[in-house]
Amino acid sequence: MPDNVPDDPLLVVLLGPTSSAKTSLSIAVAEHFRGEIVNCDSVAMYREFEIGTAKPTQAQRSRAPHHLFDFVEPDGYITAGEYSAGARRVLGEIKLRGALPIVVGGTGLYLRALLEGLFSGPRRSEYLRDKLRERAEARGGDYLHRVLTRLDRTAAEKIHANDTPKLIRAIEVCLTSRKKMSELWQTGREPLTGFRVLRLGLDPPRQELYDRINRRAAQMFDEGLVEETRRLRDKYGESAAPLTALGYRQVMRLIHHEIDYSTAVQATQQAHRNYAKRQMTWFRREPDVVWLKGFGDEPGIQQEAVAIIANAIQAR
RNA sequence: GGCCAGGUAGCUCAGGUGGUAGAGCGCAGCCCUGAAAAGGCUGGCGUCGGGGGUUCAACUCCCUCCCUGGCCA
Repeated sequence: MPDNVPDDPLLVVLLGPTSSAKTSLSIAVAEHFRGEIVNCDSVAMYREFEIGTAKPTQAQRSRAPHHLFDFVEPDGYITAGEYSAGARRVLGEIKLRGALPIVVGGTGLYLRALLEGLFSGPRRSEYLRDKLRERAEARGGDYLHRVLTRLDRTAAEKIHANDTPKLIRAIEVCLTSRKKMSELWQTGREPLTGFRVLRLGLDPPRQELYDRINRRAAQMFDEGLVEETRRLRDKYGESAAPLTALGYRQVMRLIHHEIDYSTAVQATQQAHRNYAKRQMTWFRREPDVVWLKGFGDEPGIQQEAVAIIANAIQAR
């Protein structure tokens, strides 16, 4: 954890599961404190993916400066490391302007990369990844895990044999850096400095959250999620990264005639609910979160948030 | 009304020469160091449709009733 100097300006982090109305709260807070919003939802960073990402509307964006939305090409990709570097740069600029930075989002890994940093490992290698995936396909089962055990037993013990993406990353790190990943972990992280961090978390009642998720996911279909997906698929190809994201992935199955329309809607609702649950698990172990037991668009919750932030600003 | 199929976990379904049951999904908890809206791990859950009979023992065999679907009248 960064030791924040009392004189450092405040950084507000708004976290919570999908559909907890983080956007609404972020704008209320930004208007109240002359804040600037910094996105921390991975898929909202991609251009042209609109309906399925629930980005802030133009009307909402006109009420406060918004950063790190729509800056990745639809057929490109962003990683946690790149996000962390980009967000730190933006935070520095906001600091110079004397505004209140408000990081808003639900992508736990990106948030951790921003606040606590990552270990200094190598970038990803598409070539190596393709090759590893290919071999894993051919040699089956625990091939990747066996490879990692040979390269780095300590890391292999921490990663389950079925967890393919993490195994691939670990092997990639070992091979391209010529060091063990578990040794690189020892080198530590580089946490964000120069801010006093205040984490506010939204934690609405589970069932109400699920109800909202169900409604919002269905609404995305009403608003043309299928058409948007089809257009992006035609324009950028099936391998565009966000086509595997919530909603888009299910619509792709619909487009491929693997499932029908109502199944696609239900599967999307389900995927969002599962995601919300995983987010809560992640955020529960985030340090020093002040939890707000409701949705971010409730006046009472917004007042509570404003009071907590005002208090934190005073407390320097 | 007759014939057939079926009634087993919240849902979809598997199973058993008689020894009180499983899988996927859901749900819950958890993990996470550059694809993370990804990926993975763990765990509850059952009067096996009701009643009766046979048996040391019935979810399994027999009788009966109820319910659902299909076909025939």
